[in-house]
Amino acid sequence: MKRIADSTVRRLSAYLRFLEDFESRGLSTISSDELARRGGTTSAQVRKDLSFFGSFGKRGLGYSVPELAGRLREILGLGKQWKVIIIGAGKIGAALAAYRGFRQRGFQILAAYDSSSDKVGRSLEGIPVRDISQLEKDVHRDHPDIAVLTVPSENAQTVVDRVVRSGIKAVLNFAPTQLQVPMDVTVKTVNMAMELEGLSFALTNRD
Amino acid sequence: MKRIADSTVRRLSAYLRFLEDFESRGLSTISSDELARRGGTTSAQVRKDLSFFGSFGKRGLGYSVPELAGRLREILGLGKQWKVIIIGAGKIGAALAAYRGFRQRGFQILAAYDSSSDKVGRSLEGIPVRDISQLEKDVHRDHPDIAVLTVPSENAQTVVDRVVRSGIKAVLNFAPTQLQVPMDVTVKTVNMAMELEGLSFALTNRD
DNA sequence: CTTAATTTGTGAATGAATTCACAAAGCCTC
DNA sequence: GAGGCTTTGTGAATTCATTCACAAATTAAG
Repeated sequence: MKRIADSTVRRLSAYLRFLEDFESRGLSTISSDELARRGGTTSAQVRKDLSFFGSFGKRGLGYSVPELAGRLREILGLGKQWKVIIIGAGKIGAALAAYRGFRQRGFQILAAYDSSSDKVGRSLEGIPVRDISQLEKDVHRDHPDIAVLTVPSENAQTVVDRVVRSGIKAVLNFAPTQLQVPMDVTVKTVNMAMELEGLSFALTNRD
Repeated sequence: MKRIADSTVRRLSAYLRFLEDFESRGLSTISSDELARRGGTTSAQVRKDLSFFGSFGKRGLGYSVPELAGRLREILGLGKQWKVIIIGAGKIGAALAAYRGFRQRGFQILAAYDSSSDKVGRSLEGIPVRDISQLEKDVHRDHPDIAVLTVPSENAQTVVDRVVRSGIKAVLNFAPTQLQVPMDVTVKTVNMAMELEGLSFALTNRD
């Protein structure tokens, strides 16, 4: 299959959200133009994005909301339950453990890991906090698909190395640092510092 | 000035982080090639990114670490102290209030806002939690530059409308929703659901 | 001072993503 | 079932971003 751009996948994700909204309001069809308006893009962009995966619409009518939603879930791999572990049980780790968006989309949080003895053994929103030393053993047993990293920057590379060695192929990184991983591992980084600096730049360089 | 791409600004932000690391280790010069290696890009990309703003290097030698760091801070607008308010004092709001990265980069958190009476009046890591009804009055008095939104999706558009009407021109949005704002307002959205779906897609569509 | 070795800065070339534009297909009304 | 109205799907055109490639500048060594 032709390589799909990251930006395309992000938009598909956004379209799915709008479709679910439409679905809950009982609407049965939607045009690329309406979808575009909601997503801040153009109708040609919507159609092009979808065309990479097939043709799901009816000319003159638009797309069936439930059908397109289903197709998008399939494309994005949301049919399956993905198993997630959180590494780092600090404030951000705790906020993520409580985040309902995970479960809603079929991401099941198995456990959180930390090295601090006053966190290990307790629970975070019903999720057990285990000692980081158990990581490899647990991964071997439970085969989580995704590791979420909420550890300090200075430990992030060391931790991701362990995660990769244990066989996990997808990482969501919250440390404001660039991680080096093998090609077959996918890392997405959420970098708040970078976003803030983007705002600072925008505020500074306005016309 | 020529419009600068978002991706360029993000890279500048990354370069600054590496430079600060180099600076703390006492190194005085760096080449575009070293900077590129650390940032997972190419030396031509580094030089092109910088060339939009001037020429800061010395041929045959490279860049002075402190000088380039200073220039980048200036370009990114990090000389100034930006005033920030957080709207939504839930788990994510609390985690952000505690996040040291804000202060380190000169982002000063003035206050948090919430509508729930059991949060209002208390404090979050030393930051006062005020009633959302005071928002407009406070903005009028304190002139915050940036609003960070950590409210539920269903309220996000209503809240951002109030924020925009009160005169704030920069918003960091944590709600997994697309916000509509006037052209002179900059919004950056951090969407964890979208990142997770990107990972799900990558895991599903591997070769 | 001359030659070899670096490394920047930048036009030109290439590659990637978005937008245009229009034929083809379906619905609706009379 | 003909004509008008919509809306998709997609090559072609365009715009935007990255990479190439090399002259110009600087250092270092003899």
